[in-house]
Amino acid sequence: MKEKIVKLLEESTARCVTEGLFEVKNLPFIELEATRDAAHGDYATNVAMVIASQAKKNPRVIAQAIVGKLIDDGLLLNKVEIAGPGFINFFIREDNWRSPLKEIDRLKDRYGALDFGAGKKVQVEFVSANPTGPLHIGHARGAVTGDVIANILKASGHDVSKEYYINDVGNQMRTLGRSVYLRYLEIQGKAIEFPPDHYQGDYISELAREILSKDGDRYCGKSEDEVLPFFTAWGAGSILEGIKDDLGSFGVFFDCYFSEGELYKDDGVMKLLDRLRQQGSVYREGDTLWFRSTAFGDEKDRVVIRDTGTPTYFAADIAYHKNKFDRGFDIVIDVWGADHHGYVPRLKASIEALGGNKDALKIVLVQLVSLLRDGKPVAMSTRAGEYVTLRQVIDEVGRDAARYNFLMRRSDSQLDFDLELAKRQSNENPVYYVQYAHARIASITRMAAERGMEIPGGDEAELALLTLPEEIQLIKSVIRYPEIVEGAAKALEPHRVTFYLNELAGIFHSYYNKNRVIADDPALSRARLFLVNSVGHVLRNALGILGVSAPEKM
RNA sequence: GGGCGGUUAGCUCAGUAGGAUAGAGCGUUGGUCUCCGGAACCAAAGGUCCUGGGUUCGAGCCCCAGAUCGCCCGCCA
Repeated sequence: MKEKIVKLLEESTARCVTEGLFEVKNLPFIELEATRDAAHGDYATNVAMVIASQAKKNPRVIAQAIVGKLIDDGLLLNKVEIAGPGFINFFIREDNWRSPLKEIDRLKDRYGALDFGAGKKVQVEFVSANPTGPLHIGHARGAVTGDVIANILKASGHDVSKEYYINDVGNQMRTLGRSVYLRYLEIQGKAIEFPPDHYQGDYISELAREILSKDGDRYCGKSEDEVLPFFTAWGAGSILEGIKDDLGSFGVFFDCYFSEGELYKDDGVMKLLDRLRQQGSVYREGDTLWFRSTAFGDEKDRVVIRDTGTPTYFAADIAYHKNKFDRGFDIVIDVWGADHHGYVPRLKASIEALGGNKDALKIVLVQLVSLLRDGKPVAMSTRAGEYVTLRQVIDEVGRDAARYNFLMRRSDSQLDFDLELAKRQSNENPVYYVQYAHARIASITRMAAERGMEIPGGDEAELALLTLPEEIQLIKSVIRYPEIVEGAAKALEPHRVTFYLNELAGIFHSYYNKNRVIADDPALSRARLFLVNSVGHVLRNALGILGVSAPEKM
């Protein structure tokens, strides 16, 4: 609908220019927005005012010219008005709203699937928590955000791969292995001193017990250097399996788990740094190697090889992102905790230094979550091993409510997650509001079937019978869905889908309360069944993108 | 000290490329139940869009200065 009017406007303005009614250097992007106030029609454009400043003419005169050259051979419009300082308001002929409904019925679960991303390979990397402990609630928001961004991009035609980066190299891994090893000794009654900077959680002791019951005391009496690699590898592997299980319960699945260790094979990282050094982007100072990120807009240069000879995390990350682009991704999206924002310039700098396009890397920052219970903060301390795990959240509030709650804010705004509120099945909890709308529609369909009424196909339903203002409003809302998907995909903003769902469910509930779908008039009932069934499709498709179930009954 | 993000109704937050009279949910108050599912609906009250300048036909949105809150500023990851 929107595109059709934009097209009319483009043709009309072009005609005005050719006929010399006004002059513009280059035609502006035509902005057409759905009006808030019905008195202003269905859509409005400010294009006349935008042109006016260029053409140095009165905007209303410009508007007059554009309207005069409009050719609406498709009988789309009922009325066109010029209003206020120079808005052009479009009133759509009512029957034009109804036919797009048939599209929903025809496409069903594919309605809202777009193709503007066709041919583009996209990678979304998210979670990527170190395998040193179970996922906690902070990871949960990133997990949902990344997952839903991937779904949205898929829905808009992109070829999407979801990836989890495993930091299995470095100090933290060694600390993990040592933590397990010390607990292993401790269980056997050996005197140990457990350092405060080691992992304190109970799961460490559990891992140690598993090893003991599996392998007995065979690791005792050997040097740390000898046994630590085993404890590290076994611990990390075991924890990663747990992470995968938890993510699975949360409805999050990855296409690829990428190990940091991969990057070091065949001296990969060193070779890459040599290459950068040859082109002058990396330089040596004493025993330290620096990346010249200031040459690409960063505040200061960054160390890539310490004076101890070991590479930094950043060194591996340069190689990792090069690897991503080498794998043929056109767009690479990283979902990060907002506390990493300072890291963005240096990473983009590294892409530029390697001759890549820094805009092909998009960073989505996810703000931290404060966990509440009945409005009171829940104490969380990673060091003490005291935190609410993702597993506990799923078990307590359920997957649907948890996911939906994380999607109710834009990802870069802080979020309070209240455990009691999230599991409360009341009107304070919007998940159920939307799911209830879907269950209601399913219920209507069941009732209709009991009375021997089938949902009509698009050609059978007499859509012209849908004349009530609230019916037109419902239709307008439901056919807007593809625009929502498109906007969410371009902005990488999952919350737009959530807000849309709340609005659509609201309009439906209101309609339902005021009017009977299964009425006395069979033809009208069929038309309304068709409408309501379309709403059901859209609710289901949108909930599907969020990874939230659409129940038939509640 | 520097940087990033925020500040919109009592609370939690939207506000789509700078558009017309700034929205939603919750909460509050008052209504709707002979009827397809009341986890619903209807209505009302509620605003210095942090402050002060600027840009223009027009600013919650853009620019400058300030206030305030959070985060970051490691050869940790």
